[in-house]
Amino acid sequence: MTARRLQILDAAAELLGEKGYARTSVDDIIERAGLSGKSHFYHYFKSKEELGYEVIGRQFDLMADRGATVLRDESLAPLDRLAGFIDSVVALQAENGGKGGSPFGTLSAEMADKDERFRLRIAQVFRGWSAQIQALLDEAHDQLTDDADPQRLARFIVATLEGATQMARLKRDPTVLSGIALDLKRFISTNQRRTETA
Amino acid sequence: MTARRLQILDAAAELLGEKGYARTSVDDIIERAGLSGKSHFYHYFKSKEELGYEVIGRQFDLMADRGATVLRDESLAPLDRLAGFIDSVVALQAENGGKGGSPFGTLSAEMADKDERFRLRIAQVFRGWSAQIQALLDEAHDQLTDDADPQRLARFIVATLEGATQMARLKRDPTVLSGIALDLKRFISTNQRRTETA
DNA sequence: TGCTTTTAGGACTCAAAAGTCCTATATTAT
DNA sequence: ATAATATAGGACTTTTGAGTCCTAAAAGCA
Repeated sequence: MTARRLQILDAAAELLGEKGYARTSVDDIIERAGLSGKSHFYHYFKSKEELGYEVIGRQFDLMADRGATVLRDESLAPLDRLAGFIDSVVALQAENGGKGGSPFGTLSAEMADKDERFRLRIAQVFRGWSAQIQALLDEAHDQLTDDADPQRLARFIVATLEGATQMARLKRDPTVLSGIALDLKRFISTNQRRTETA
Repeated sequence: MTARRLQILDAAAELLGEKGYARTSVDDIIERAGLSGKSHFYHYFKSKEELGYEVIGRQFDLMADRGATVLRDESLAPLDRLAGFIDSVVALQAENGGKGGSPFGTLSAEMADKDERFRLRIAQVFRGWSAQIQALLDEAHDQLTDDADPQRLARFIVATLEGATQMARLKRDPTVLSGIALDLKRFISTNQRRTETA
């Protein structure tokens, strides 16, 4: 029923990740999705903009799922989960070989200014990640130093990962990302109090 | 002689910062720059692409200057200069009220995939910043712990600032940036050895 | 003053890309 | 079987935006 719709959504997600929103034409999407005739596309989506909006939403769910899997793995201690999450971001980037990366980084920067609706949606994604990380840090509260503010720290982690992803794309060098991830984990550990460990 | 040219360049820098490259038309630039007639524009620039390339170059010089002023202020200790630099990035963002921000964040994400030439230019800008910070960290080498790798650290700082700037834009909330800047400075201080201070 | 070059402007061409119309083939239900 | 509906496709219209052509007014120079 909606198989074709999903096909279009997938094709669009790929293309938007590769080339960005503005430089991806509806015809490109149609070709990649393997359908011909533009009205066919417009049968499923009201407009290109509507499609973009949906792609972002889906990407959000995808990334959130991916994050949640690691961040809520009850078998690990909170801070180990966080380290695992950071590693998974590095791995994801490496998978895509830098090119494309998370279809998120590019999109967010490009579309946020285009439309208030887009901006809010993207901000919501960021908020979702920060919130998950923050919850985790709250959970690990007694293992953290007193001056470690979970909300601020969570934002810091998200911002650093985002910036690092973008930098890695730009340099076409995945080792950049892993280097930054290393320092990020080091930073987190400096917010741990020594006492509890021993 | 080139007054008009500069006028166009300035107008373009503004617009590209606000709306990005793809969504800024040559006509927009012409209007903002206060000239009429497209050929007039093409008298000064070979193409829109050429203009974009120049704007990036100029923005680089601008940011580099701004950075260099703080980062090479001999009257301050290296690590204090670094803190000052971070503060100046926060201040710059606050000035522009989030909107627009450095015309750099948006541009880099959008244009990097457009053209290899753009990508390299932008990567060069990032490299420039990292290099300046790295030089500073090298200078402060004896005040740093042994496991602090200047190059890696410099990249970390640049990536975090870039990610933070983007996040602040997205949330339209400058306090996000200052919070992250605070943690960033805290992080840097954890790479300082205690001994020298006393 | 007359000649050349720079600066300026309007009207146009051309290409790309968003979106519509109208027709055809499956699919399903009665 | 047939009417109704979902799926598919091609050809068209319209808009937008990059880039060109051709003319006019200043500004320097002889």
